[in-house]
Amino acid sequence: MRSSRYNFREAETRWQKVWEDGKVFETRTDDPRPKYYVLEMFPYPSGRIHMGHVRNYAMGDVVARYRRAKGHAVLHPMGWDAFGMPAENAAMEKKSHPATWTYANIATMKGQLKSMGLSLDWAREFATCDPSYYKHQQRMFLDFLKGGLVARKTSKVNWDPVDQTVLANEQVIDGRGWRSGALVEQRELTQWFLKISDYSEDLLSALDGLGRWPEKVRLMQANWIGRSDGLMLRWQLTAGTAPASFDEIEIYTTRPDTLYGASFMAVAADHPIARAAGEKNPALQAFIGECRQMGTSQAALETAEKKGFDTGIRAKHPLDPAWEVPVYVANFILMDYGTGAIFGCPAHDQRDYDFAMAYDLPIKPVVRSANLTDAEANAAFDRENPPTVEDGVLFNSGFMNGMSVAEAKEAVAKRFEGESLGNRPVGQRKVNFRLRDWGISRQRYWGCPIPVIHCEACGTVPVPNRDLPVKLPDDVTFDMPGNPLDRHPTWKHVDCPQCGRKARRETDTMDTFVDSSWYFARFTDPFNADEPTTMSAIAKWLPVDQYIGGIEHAILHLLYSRFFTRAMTKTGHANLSEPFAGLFTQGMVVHETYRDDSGNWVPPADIRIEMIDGERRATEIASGKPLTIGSIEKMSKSKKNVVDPDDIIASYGADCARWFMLSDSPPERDVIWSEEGVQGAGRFLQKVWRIVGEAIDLPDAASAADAPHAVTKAAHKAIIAVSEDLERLRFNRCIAHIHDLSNTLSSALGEKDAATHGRAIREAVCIMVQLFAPMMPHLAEECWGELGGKGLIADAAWPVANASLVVESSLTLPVQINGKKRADIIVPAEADNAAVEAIVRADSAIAAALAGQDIRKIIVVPKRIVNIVV
RNA sequence: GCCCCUGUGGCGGAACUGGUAGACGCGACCGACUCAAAAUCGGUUUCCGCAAGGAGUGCUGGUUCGAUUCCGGCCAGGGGCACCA
Repeated sequence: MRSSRYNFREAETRWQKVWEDGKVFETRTDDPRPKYYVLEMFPYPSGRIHMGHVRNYAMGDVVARYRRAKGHAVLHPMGWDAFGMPAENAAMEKKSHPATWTYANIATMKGQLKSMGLSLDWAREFATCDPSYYKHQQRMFLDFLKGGLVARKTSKVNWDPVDQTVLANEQVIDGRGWRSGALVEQRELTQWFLKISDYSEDLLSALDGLGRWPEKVRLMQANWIGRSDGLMLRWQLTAGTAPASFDEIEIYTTRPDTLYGASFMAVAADHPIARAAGEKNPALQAFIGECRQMGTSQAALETAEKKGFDTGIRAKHPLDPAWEVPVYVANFILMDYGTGAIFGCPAHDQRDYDFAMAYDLPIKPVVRSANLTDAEANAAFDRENPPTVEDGVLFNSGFMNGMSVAEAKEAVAKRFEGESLGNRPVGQRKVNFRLRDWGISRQRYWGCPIPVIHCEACGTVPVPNRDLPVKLPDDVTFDMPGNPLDRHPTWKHVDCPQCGRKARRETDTMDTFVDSSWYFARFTDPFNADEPTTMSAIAKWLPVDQYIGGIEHAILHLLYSRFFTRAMTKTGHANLSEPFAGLFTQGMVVHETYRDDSGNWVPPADIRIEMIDGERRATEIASGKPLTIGSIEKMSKSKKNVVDPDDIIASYGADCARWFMLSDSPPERDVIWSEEGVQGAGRFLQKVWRIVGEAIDLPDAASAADAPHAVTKAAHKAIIAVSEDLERLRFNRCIAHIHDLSNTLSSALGEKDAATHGRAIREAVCIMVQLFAPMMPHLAEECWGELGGKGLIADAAWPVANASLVVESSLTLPVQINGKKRADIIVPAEADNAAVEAIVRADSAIAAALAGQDIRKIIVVPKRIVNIVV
């Protein structure tokens, strides 16, 4: 007996069991159909899934189910990005072992994902903290080491002097450690690096080939890699001003054309000359110390007030040895970029300007706007308010006077290339990249151990393959700060694999970005216990056809994965360079915030919204107290504006949650989760259920008329529209089209002659069910069965539109007069421009609107619009 | 600070490559059904105006027969900035 209301609770678990028992979504590698690899960024097992996951996985599932219906062999796997700091924080706070905590979270979250009814191949599941996964990662690290892709060098970390531990940037708050509150220091450590910078040019130029990536992501990556064409330039130092053994400073500049505007030189606090000068100058030493107390993040460096210290060293201008500029140590110069030294031209660079104003240095303009004379430009120059000149003409610049910026750059480069100092030219052109090598060392427990042994005699020795994986020890404590691996009583003490003497394991673990840089490749054959990848599986499934995840990964994760794929190819673990052919970055899930009168945040589950005098008012259910409705923000625990997917699925069902997630906002933008919205989605579910119920009761009568019934036309138009929008992941538009079709169908069912067109209506209803099946798969299976569909709708082919059913014989064209719409005309579909113009001239309504004005021109845009210019 | 993105009714948004601004949904209001409520169904809903008509896509200037769409300047909000994932 059919219930008048759809019982999602019963139906959803029933269909999930049918899919699971039938192994419907397990992928066979020998499937001969064309492949399609859909992947959503795998989650960090933080405890419970959040609405952002629901959105991400709902989108991926729609793509996967649509491609399956279109006849592809679909690979749609899921796993866990399971190493990372939160597990260690939990270990410290809750006294549970990171592994216990992580695997418990995975179990919970897997259950939650299963309740969403996703078409995932769970047989391929793995967690990156499984030794059976990180074993292969260690193997590849060693192959990279052998292949020259790994370097060991020093870099700076945030050091908490109280907790005696390295802090992540997010653990540094206003320059202080988040737990201890101590002022953070920069400290140099010798660390492992992957040589991503060897691939700078390739990673940059290959962006052009990523046609199915968002333009903005490609732009962000291009800026990140940051190619610049500049000049290395050696400046002689004035004898007696510099520490012994320093007679020059080499700087890097992209604006050698502004050399005549130089007023100072600045070097990084870590520049060798700064260190040397600091040794004899306590005040400078103190300033260098101050620079080191800044945190290591770029944002911290650049937002800090620009400060410098005059070292007393003087450099001779390369174009005029009589001209000397002071050398400063400055807190905004990075040792990692270029040579760690610059010359400052305050008139044409904002940072240099700020610096010059702070230290009262000369500001001389050398590029002027092309429509001024030299004299005018000099007269108009105002030190307090210098003009910004994007591209102009050189002046006050000796031999470069009158040249364009580009000409001057060329001329000055040529000149210095030709001049020698010692055995080297004074200047050399140099392409520089902002991209730095990828430091992967982390002084933490919960990560993949770096499989290297340090031996006093042999140096750094790779762990032999037969000894992999280097497993994390289980017996560790988190009761004190620092790296538990380092203070473990036995773990790090091993014999050197080469000479057999006592040696020490590397106690650093890998950055978790390493784990996520190849998981997509492992998914192609996670069953291979001996090798990280199986080449035939890589060849079959990669690249990922559609990758979906958050925009916050636009740079690091995606760039590292692109590099890692190249590195794997170089070391024989893959055979391609670009892992993701199509990328889609989805927006966040946001929600209103609520606070009580003492300013405490109140979760949405505890409140009630009412309309009072046309205004939305919130009250706390338990206390009845009124609340302030705050701004809409990213769901976060701190503001308590989170809704739990479990609650939503329990009260509305997975289909309803999925449908609402996809319905309103375009997928790349933020979506506002609202109770009203999800209720609306629930009403639509029930409406569909009623439509199907009415349709199956209709007699199976074919339409008498020759012309196809209006519902058939509407259904076939919907097939075209929905398919097109699914291809482009415009789910919100798909849903609008399905709403349209459902409106047409419910009106058709309400009409008196519905019974005489029973077959046409049934067929159209069937099409509607197929169209929403990727989004609401459980409801679709239920309706499909009732409508007499064969087998599972999950296995059914996508409906094919009959193009002849959707052609129109005439069209309505709007007619504008001077760009304002004044009338509509109906023209035959095949009418040419001349015919349309004739109809316009003959139309009485248009003649009236013209009111006797002369027609100067008629613009006819075929099938679009007519504009009359008067 | 630097890089990137976004801005359209009461709200989420639609508008294919410059061609009818507001599809579709939410909310609200009116009506039908009901003893009543829920559910459902029908209608109205950008603003000003009784209407004719006019204005209108963050602000401002420009290009065009025509601009939400292209260009310049500004304002606001968001993402990233290399040890959060």
